[in-house]
Amino acid sequence: MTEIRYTVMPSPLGDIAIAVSDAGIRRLALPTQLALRGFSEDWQRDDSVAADAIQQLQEYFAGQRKTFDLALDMQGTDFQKEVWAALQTVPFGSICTYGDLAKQIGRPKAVRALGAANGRNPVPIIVPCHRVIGANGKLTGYFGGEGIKAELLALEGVE
Amino acid sequence: MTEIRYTVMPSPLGDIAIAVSDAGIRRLALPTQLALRGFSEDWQRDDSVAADAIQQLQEYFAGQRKTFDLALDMQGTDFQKEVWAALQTVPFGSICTYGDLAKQIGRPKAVRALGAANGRNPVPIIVPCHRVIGANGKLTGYFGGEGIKAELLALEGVE
DNA sequence: AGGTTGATGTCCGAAAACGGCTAGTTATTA
DNA sequence: TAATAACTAGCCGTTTTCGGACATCAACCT
Repeated sequence: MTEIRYTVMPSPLGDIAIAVSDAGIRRLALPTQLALRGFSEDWQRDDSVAADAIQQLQEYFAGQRKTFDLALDMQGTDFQKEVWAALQTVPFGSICTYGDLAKQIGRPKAVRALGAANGRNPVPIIVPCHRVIGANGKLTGYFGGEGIKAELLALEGVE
Repeated sequence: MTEIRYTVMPSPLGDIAIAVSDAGIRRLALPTQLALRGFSEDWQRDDSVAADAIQQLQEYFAGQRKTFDLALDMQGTDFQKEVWAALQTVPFGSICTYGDLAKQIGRPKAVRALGAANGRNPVPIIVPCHRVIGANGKLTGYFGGEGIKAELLALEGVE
């Protein structure tokens, strides 16, 4: 078990917290989640950490970056990892539906399960769960609040 | 999480395995349990380890030692730790019932729970769960087999 | 004597509930 | 009439809940 450290960075959306292990980014918390799950409980703050992630996120918010190149260390079940991997194939500025992704991982009927896995994405923004919307065109939810989901999509030029 | 290493020693009962962490003895497996739980899965063999425990056990089996003086690192719930601590107050050569111990830890009615906790003792012999028997005088069980429980008690001079 | 019952902490398996869904059917509107 | 909204019933991985089974024993009944 490696030590987990985290730091906090400002952003247009508010303060964002980033937690890392030896292997990579373990979790990223949006403003609305800051006080939740783990942060400042077992984990300790260390602002010397995740400098590359902060850099890339700043570029992303400035509109100067479309893809991330960072080591991730996401924890989850096999199914969740599969879903999160599929998420990373959705490119900047484009969107897809939960059903599309379900087909992509070869389980066209596991749509709701996929939605649940999506909602547990431990590293939002970098793993772009905000690019998945309902088949009817509605956003349908985001743990950071739908407002933030909309802001992210607007930033990427999606209407 | 500290690395776990284990070694194996011969005894009159058969081969005994001892696993240790930085903090002390984590687990001791009797012959019947050797292949079980954890041994040789995540843990790795290292025969340079637990020399003091081996020494003391040899003296015990030779009838030359009545108490152990070793660092233990037993993992369990609060209740279990309480039970295991109580176990260590039962001296060599004497026995008590499950009910006696339940009273001793201040929960006279948690007799079955105590039995279950007893059965999960990760360091038998050194923590003398074999000295606890049923109120009716029967041995009532031992994870290493009742035969071994009987042998241990015989070694300690209990009839 | 022999059988039944209740109290207790933990584990384990089974079953049920719960989602960031969807496609299909019916009701409601202009 | 045609677009929209409001229900419905399947779908499936995960989480939560629940019910036994245990290294027991005293008290109470037959």
